[in-house]
Amino acid sequence: MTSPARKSRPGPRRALTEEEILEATLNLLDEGGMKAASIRGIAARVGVAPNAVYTYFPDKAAVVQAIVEHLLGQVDHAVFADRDVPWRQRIEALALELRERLTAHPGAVNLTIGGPMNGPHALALNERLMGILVDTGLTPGDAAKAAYLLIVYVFGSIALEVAESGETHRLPPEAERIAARQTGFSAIPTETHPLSAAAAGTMAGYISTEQYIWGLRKVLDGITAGPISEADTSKAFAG
Amino acid sequence: MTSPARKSRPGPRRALTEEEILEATLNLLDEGGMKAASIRGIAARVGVAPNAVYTYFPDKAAVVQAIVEHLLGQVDHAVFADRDVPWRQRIEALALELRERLTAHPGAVNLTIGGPMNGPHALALNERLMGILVDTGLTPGDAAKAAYLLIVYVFGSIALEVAESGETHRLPPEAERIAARQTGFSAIPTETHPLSAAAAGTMAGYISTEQYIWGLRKVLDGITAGPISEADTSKAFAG
DNA sequence: ACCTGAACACCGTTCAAGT
DNA sequence: ACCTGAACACCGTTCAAGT
Repeated sequence: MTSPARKSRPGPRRALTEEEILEATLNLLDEGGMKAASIRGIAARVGVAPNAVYTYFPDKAAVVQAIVEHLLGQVDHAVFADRDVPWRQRIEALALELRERLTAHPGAVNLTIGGPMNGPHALALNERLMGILVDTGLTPGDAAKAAYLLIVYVFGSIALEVAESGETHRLPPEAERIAARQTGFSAIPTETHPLSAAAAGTMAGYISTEQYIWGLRKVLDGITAGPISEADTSKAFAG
Repeated sequence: MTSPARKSRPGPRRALTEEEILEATLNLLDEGGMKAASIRGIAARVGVAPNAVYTYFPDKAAVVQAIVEHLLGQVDHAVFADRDVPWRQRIEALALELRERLTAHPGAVNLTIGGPMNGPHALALNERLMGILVDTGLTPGDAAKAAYLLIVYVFGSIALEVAESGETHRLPPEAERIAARQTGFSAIPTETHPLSAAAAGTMAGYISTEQYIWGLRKVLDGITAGPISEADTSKAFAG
């Protein structure tokens, strides 16, 4: 899929590929979470001795890092590459695509925001996002600031969304998850937390696609509300 | 500190308190990261057998959950409780206080966004934040949406900031961390990533307090840019 | 009720040895 | 160069036993 061609290597035939190991790890992650994605478990899944994995990756941290890159490499750039599409739509498409790819593997989400995102695919995404923003007339510097704000929003949203489901390794349908939150929030006592209790219904919907896009648009509104180099501190709500 | 009085319990004198265990865990976390904060390590630190910890917490997940709550309980509500202070300032104070408390324990940040934030202290913070927003005239429902957007921004920023430093358990001074990023980003090839390369300087500053507040203000701008229930999709940059 | 010693079923990683 | 068997130093957790 991502590998164009297997590089030929010296020595005896390789039993495995880095790809195969990553795919096995992802499967284990989806089935049993971080606990199941052990070096020993991975080795068993691909049919080698535990220490054979160290032929492909120096340590477990490297496997984790590679998983993150693998996942970021799966995002389909085509859905937001078209420069004729309005820029807000392009960014929304990017945000939705990223959310879809990452929530498909809940166990991997924490790994993504848990380490530095400086791999080639992460960089490519940053470049793409900046490209969309530069297309609107922003300088690279301003585009970088706006891009980071968007990245914080996207990854923060996804992380909180996945975290909310606890140790579930496959996310239930959105409606189910919202219903579960609704039930949980109904227990908030009105006496001590009147506002949270009053807004329990809204809070249950935090994890919905609708609110995800709503928040993204608010962030975009903020970005376009004034010059990037400044942020308004005087305004107040009309009400 | 947080415990007003030790509840008296039956049975032989307790050797420990939940508080003592959490403090020990936090110390281990600061010294050696998640790896060092093992049940066995904690037990050794407080001077009991490993399994004695299970008298206080049912399992390790409960210790982790308690750590998160412990940390959220440390935020000083006084710095943003004053209703005479302009609401934007109050939210900035809240955001800065939260960042200070969490970045003080980098190893715990991942735990915070890694699980559901539904403890009493988390709820209290949500209630406070909603209170500030309701003070501006928002309905509880709209305040909830705005509050979540802010929470996503704050925790997302902190998570990405801490993650960027990798396995460091005590964050170096901000200037040092930015300098390290600067060095790393200077390696971005202009040919393949022209925009990222051009904005390397800006990108290095992502983790600065200045950009943290800048982003927060942009989010606040977005919240005030129009009615909460909608988000502008028509606007485009002037340039 | 709280703590201990001992054990169980795991980890990640290393090392010497085989091909 | 790649893989294996065996071992090392760890984990979280449970259980029977002591006070």
